[in-house]
Amino acid sequence: MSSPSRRRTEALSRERIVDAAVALLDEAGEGGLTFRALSQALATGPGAIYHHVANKEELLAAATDAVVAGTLAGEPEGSPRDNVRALALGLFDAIDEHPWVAGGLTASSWQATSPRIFERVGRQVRDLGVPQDRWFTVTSVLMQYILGAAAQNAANARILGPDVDRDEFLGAVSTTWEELDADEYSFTRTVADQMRSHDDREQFLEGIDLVLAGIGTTVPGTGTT
Amino acid sequence: MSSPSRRRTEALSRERIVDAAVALLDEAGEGGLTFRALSQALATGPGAIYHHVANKEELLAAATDAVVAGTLAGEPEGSPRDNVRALALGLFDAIDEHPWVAGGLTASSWQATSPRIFERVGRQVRDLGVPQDRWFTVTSVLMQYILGAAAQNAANARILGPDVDRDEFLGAVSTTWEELDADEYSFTRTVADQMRSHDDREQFLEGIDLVLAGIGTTVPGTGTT
DNA sequence: ACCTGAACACCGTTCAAGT
DNA sequence: ACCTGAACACCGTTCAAGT
Repeated sequence: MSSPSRRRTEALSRERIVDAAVALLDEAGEGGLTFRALSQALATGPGAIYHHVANKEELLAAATDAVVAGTLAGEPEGSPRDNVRALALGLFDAIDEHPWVAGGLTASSWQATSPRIFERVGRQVRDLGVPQDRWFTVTSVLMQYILGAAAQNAANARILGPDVDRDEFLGAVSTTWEELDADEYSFTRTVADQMRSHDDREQFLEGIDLVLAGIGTTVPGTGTT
Repeated sequence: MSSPSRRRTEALSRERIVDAAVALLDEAGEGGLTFRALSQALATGPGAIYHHVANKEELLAAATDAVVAGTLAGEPEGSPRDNVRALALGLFDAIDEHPWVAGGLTASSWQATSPRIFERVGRQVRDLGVPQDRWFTVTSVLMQYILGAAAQNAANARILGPDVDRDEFLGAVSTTWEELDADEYSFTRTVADQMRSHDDREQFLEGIDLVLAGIGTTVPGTGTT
């Protein structure tokens, strides 16, 4: 606006590229992120992108980091338990909304994004009263459950797609389970109706509570209260 | 041997293709599975594979299933807790040895492989004395932790590669953590030395025990004994 | 029915050439 | 310094043609 020379297109920048990548990933999924599609969205050539980003892997990592960083904004204000739940649910919802983030996280684990999450979770573990020599392990386990469960949920969401009805899908899976071999899959058949009526978000929170309860048993005084 | 007509090459079959795919994936990683490389290993043309396998996704799912089915062979004979630990460790080791299995599992979740694992885990959950109306949730949570933690471990193994020294790598990550911003990463800095000396397998088992302890709190009588 | 392998429509990435 | 876009070396998948 102020300078007429950049009236038509903003100069290319890492930030603009990452934003466009996020938009593309949201629209078309992990397979939709292409240097050709991206350069078209940015009205430039495929080669131009390499001036701001080393390669596709780094671009996916940057897009993932942008989404995760957004969910971690703001200081937590509740009890450690409530903060863990809020943190976990924030990540769960972000990965549910942007399923490609799950793949981005496992692809770039020990990079920038994971320490960000680790720090947030770890502070709550510390405030939970976990003894210091168990901080690393407990934080790792909690983070593994959060990201693992969210990733598996995202995988299901990807199969579903945005146009398939969820109830219909769960019903179909449930029916498949009921028709499994009676001897080989006796347990799975028994819980087929529980799977039909379950809620992913609720189940995720129950999982968090279960892990927290497990932590509580090693920290007498921070139990299920 | 018996019939001279198949002296040179065994006829192509789904089983031979899947076996060759597993070998290729083990050698060259997820990116190494190529219809050209695969057809070369099988001394045939790329098009021939499509007579036995629908596409690459199905092939990866079949390869994943082959590996997982192998780890689930044999009936468990110990206490439910021991069986869960053995089951979890078997999957952890298999995914550690074949890191591409992690990707294959999230790609083909509600297909053949997941019910197989679910059933095995679920039977132990049942034998643990968990009330029936919680079977689905508890089994799902346990399975999510097992696969999630194993997948994240595999991601690290992939970064490491077979030629990088593990201690050196952990030392480097630990040093990076120690040099993080003191305010923003106070927790992470504190546990940097714990991360340097940790053992992945041991930490995984501690996670299993923690989840089991959490389950125990909801099943009085199946506690930490 | 099964296999062949060229061909199609894509990829990520590079690099001479331009501004 | 940044951008262009053709070119390279790949992909998964298809399909006429063979046996």
